[in-house]
Parts: sequence; structure tokens; C-alpha cells
Amino acid sequence: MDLLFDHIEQHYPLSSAAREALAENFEEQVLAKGKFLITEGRVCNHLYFLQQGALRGYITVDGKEQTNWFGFEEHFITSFHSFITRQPSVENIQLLEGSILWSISKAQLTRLFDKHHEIERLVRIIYEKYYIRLEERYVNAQLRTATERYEHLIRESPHIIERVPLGHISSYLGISPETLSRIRSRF
Amino acid sequence: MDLLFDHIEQHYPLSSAAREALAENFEEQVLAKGKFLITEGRVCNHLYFLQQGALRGYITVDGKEQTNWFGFEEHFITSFHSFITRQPSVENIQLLEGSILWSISKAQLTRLFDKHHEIERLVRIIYEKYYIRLEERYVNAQLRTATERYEHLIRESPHIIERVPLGHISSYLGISPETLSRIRSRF
DNA sequence: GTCTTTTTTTGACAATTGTCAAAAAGCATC
DNA sequence: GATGCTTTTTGACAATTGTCAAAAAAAGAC
Repeated sequence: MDLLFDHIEQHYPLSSAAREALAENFEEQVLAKGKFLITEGRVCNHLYFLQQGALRGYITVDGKEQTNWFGFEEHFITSFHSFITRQPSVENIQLLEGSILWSISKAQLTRLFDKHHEIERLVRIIYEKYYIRLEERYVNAQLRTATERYEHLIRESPHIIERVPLGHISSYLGISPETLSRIRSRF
Repeated sequence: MDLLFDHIEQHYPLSSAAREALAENFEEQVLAKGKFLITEGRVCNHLYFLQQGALRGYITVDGKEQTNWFGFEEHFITSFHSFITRQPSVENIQLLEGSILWSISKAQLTRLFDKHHEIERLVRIIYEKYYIRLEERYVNAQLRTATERYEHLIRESPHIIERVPLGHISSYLGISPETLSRIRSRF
């Protein structure tokens, strides 16, 4: 739980009262590789903090998987669309490694917003940061050639190659596994 | 200004005290077609509400313009990355039509967060909505063929074609103007 | 270790898209 | 209307990427 609060402090420093209130509402969760945190069709009512491990979020388009993001240690994770709208998720979140997470329900979090203004501020600030991160992902996805997108990926997150099967990376880059293999073969 | 508060009420109903505080801090701005709301290299310190008109946000990559979004009536607009980080904008925001906007500075808004919890809540909720809208844009941008992306665009926002030059639409879809022209020629 | 299954690579070919150049159409201004 | 200027279209060709099939490599199960 220390890692969770270390991460929170990086965004906004909380009073000890707010920290304790949060601590009471987070629950630890340990999941094995290959399992799903969220599957499409179900409403996602929880926000997760990934303490240890790796996940990916993907949707199914024409029977094929399209990976939208990879998540590693010390990030908040959820199926945001479902969490926000309370509608069934279109996204699947899968464990790429055995992972340790902390979860809090939307109802609990909303209750804390009323009790502690600073917790709502924290979440507002986290949304800001996550928004601009998503913007960056969007801009990179728009890069013209697959080679540029791949180069950008290994430049920004070189560790990804060692932790994620290439098939998922190709679906993240929006190309076929064959094309990714050919790009990699010419360095 | 009525439109601004109509829009706000759709997200979260404010007390009259909060509404008045907001009203005091928004300023009207009228800009002509072709002008820029924000240019790259400058810090964007304001959040804008577009009451009437049309804009686009784009970045410059290898000397070419890459349109990231179009903005029409009744949306909040800013160069989010710059507004949030207080760093120089990489994005340009250009007026596609003569437009009427309402602006509030980041400093003023931040001051209001401390005075009125509900205004910070409103902004938190707006971020949620804008986040999932950006997610949708991301997913659509990942569609395999340019034809699919074009079809999706005219299905979701058919009005766009009448208000935006095709050159900007092709740069939004990530294709050359020639390719867009050919896609359109076969309906 | 061997066997099985999954992932990655390679080859051949087709489809999609980009680039360059020129023509056509549209839009201002006079 | 005629005149420039910008946008859009069309043609020819090259580059990129996808698809299908099969081989090679890697990862798991026993």
C-alpha cells in the first residue's frame, strides 16, 4: 500500500485524514497471468492501482484483438468508459503477468469526494495527467509509417519488448504480426 | 453566456453562488476566420468555451500539418497539454469560421476550485467526459483502412464535410488529400 | 529431457496508400 | 464578367502493408 500512496503524493499531497479514509477503502487483489480484470459486456465499477505486474487493454474488432494500451507498475487502471458511464465495458483488461492490485469501488470513491474535497482534487489532477498521456498516445498512433510508430515505442518504452509478446505489440501499433517482424528484422 | 451555463448544467448543476462566481470570471472573445486562438511555442493559460463557430487543433510534423481534432459549438477547448503542464504548446488552434468564445484563465479557475468545491467537481466531471471522447477518437484512428475511418467520420459527424475543407479532413484521417479524394469518388 | 502448442519468421503476391505532376474546379477580388 | 489563388481531382508509378501458407523458433506441459 506504500507504493500506492507514494504514487498519490506525486500528484497531490493529502492530509493524513484523507489518506486514512482512502486507505480504509482500498482492497488488495492478486491475480494470475492470463486472467482478466475486466471483460467486455460487464460494467466496471472499480478503479485499480497496479502495484506490481503488467496488463493490457484491448477491444475486439471484426474478431481481431486491438490492443489500446499496456499498463505497468504504479498506474491507475480501469475501463474508463465503463467506469465513468456505468455502461457495459467494450474493453477487456488482461493480465500479462501475475499482478498485485489495489481496488476501490466507484461508490466508495464518490462518497469520499463529498467527505474530502482534496480527494476529488487528487482525482481531478490524475485525470489531467492521464488525459495528456492519452493525447500523446493518440499523436503517436497517427504517425504515418509503422516503422515510425515502432521506433517511437522502443524509444519511449524500451522495456516493453521484454515484457510483452510481439503479437500484442503489433496489434497495439495497428499492423499485422508479419509486418512487425519485418520491421524488426531490419533493426 | 446562457449557452455556456446550459452546457455546464448538462454536466453538473451548480448552486447560484458558484454560477455567479464563474460568470464573473469568464470573458467574451470574438475572433475572425483564419486567426489563431493558440500558436505553438506559447503557453496556453486559458480554458475556452466555444459558443459559436468552428476550430481545429493541429500539430506540425515534418513540415506537414496533422489535424488532431475539430471543435464546434458548445465545447470546452484549450491546448490541454499546455494548459495542464504550463509548458509551451505544441498544438495550434485555428479558427475555421468566425467564432464567439468565452475564456477563463487557469489562475482564476484554480482560485475558484478553492472557493467552490462544486466547481472543481464540475471540472472533474468534464475531464471524465472529455477523456472518454478522446478514447473514442483514439479507437477510430486505429481503424485499419482509410475508408473505414472516413465512413466512421461521416456516420458520426456528417455535418463536418460541409464546414471543413477536405484538406483538413484528410490530415485528420491521416491520409493524403489525393487518397481522400479517391475514397470519396467511389462514394 | 521429449512432446505439444503457441509465437514468430519468411516467402510470394495482392491491396492500399503515398508521391509527383498536371488538370479541373472553386473562391475570392477586382 | 475576367483575373489570380487555393483547393480538389485525376493519372501514373513507387512504397508500404496485408494476406495466406508454411517453416522455424520459443514456451509450456509432462
